[in-house]
Amino acid sequence: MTQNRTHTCGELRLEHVGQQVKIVGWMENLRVVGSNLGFVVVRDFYGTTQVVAETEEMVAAFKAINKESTVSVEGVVRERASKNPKQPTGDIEIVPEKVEVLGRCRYNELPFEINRSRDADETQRLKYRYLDLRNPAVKKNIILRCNVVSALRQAMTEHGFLEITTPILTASSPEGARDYLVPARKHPGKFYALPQAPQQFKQLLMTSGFDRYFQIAPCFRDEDARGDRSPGEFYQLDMEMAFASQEDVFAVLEDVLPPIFAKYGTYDIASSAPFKRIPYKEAMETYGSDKPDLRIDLTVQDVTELTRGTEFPPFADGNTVKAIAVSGCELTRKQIDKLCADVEVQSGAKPYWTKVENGAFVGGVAKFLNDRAAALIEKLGLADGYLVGFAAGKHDQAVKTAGVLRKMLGAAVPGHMDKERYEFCWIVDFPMYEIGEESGELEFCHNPFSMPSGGLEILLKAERGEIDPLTITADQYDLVCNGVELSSGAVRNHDPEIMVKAFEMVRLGEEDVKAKFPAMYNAFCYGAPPHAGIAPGVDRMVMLLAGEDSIREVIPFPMNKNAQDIMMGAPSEVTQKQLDELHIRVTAEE
RNA sequence: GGCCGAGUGGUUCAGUCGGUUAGAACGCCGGCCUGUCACGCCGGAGGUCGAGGGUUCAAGUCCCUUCUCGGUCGCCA
Repeated sequence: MTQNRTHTCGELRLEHVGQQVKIVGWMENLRVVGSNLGFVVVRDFYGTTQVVAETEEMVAAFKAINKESTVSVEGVVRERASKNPKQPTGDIEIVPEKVEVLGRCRYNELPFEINRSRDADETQRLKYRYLDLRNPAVKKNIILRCNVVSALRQAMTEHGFLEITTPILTASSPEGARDYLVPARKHPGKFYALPQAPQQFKQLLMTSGFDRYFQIAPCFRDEDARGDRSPGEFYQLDMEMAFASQEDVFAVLEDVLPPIFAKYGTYDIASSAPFKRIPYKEAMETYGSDKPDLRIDLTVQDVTELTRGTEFPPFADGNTVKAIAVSGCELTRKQIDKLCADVEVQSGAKPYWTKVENGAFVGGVAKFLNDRAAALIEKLGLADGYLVGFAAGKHDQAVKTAGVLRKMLGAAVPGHMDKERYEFCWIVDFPMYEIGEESGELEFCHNPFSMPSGGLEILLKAERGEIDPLTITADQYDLVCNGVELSSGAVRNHDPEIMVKAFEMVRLGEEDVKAKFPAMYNAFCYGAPPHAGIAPGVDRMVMLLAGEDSIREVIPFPMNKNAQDIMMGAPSEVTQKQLDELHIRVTAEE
């Protein structure tokens, strides 16, 4: 077959007029305007080109081809009699001499129309993802992803990082998310696990003397999906630096990310270095979230003292009450109720509100508050036209509700959110320990790899009872952009002595450290460099850059919410022979 | 696992208080059309209303059960 093209469907212009050309692509559309006039749109990766059929035979020939068949068209480029300024190739068309079907589309009806696939049912889209991806509007996110990954690689390499791949088949790790397990044929009853992250490997690389490591790393976690969290697998820009501090890690990402966000993002403004640093505790109190959207200018204030003694049960003693003051609010009663209902869905608790008119509260919970209007107005800096949102309940719930309320109000009330930008911040000083909800005892708050701020000394102080272990923070940090948690990272605990001590705080010991992280613990006993790292989520970054709300829009072949690949039929049953070889017996009931 | 929403021709949706033959747009098929570009005009085919049960003279519509999908919470060191 002679399908070598001379040009792509996106490149022909007036300058090519008169040339003999050959294009190949998918027959996107046929517009028949008369018995011997018709217009064919041929689409390839690069664009579309119009082919004009001017004879009865040619019109009939195209009518016989189902749309979305692949074709080759040979002919001469001509200036159009009526140009289309909306299309890059709208000045020209091809007068075909030879048309060949390269791959016949056997169906004259498709599961959805290619150019409107984004409106189709998502299950249909995922089942026919190869058709969905023909839609340029869908394809563009995958191209964006490719460009972003390429730019990240280049930037990391320029910063002296080596890309090193780490094993996909590894050992199950005792902490964190559920592992995906792979049965080991040669070792009956034993399993590999797919890595939740290359965490231990990258720390071992540091111990081996690689100074700066990175990897676009596939990570596997068997946890439930979310709009911004793909089930099963995802990618991280995983990085680690030896002899490095928190500031060294910050400096690299503050240098690498903003130019890429500004260049490839929906918005062309990104925070410049240094990003704002917000202690965890302050973030929770001021924004009601450890991933605040800094594009919103609203803040949360504590009004527990001022609302004490009201008749309103949610403001009762023992509860915390948070308030958010929003100027210039013209939302209707109905809109406010809708917003409050949305907040309740996301936060699990109902928010309350009132408005300020003529120096007094009107509407919502106004009647419970007007006996202390003056104090609240002063504290919150209120004036006429303000809406005040309240979140009340046990401290953590009130904080969380306030955080969701802040986000919703910022988006809903004009003038409080400068949307067209990427606003980064670091959340720092995470607590090292917390009281476990189930155990009621001290537990690691995040991960046990992090270095406690103050090192061995602070742990010894806590052990001697001189300080509350709950006040110990870790050299751990999150990178947040526009309310999306992009990444967690930390200065690692590279000292076996401090590691054991950190574990002793939660009633574990050296044996536990050895048992849980044998390679890392042993390696650190041979002289490890202080090191720090981070791992921003690639899928989430691309999602932010593409301006998408669903992570599935930036993944070439996404799974559905239930971790199924509808197109491939995964997961699937396997043959008894396979199971026998793996020494596996399935006990699941039908 | 909890809560919320959705499921109606190939696709996206409408369907009132339960009441006649379940509508529309796009797509598909046929016809007309010599400059279309979301082409236009005329005609046509295409539906177990997710499944099962119930209430009723009568169910797409009301009730119960169940399945599927999405959102959200739990979960995600």
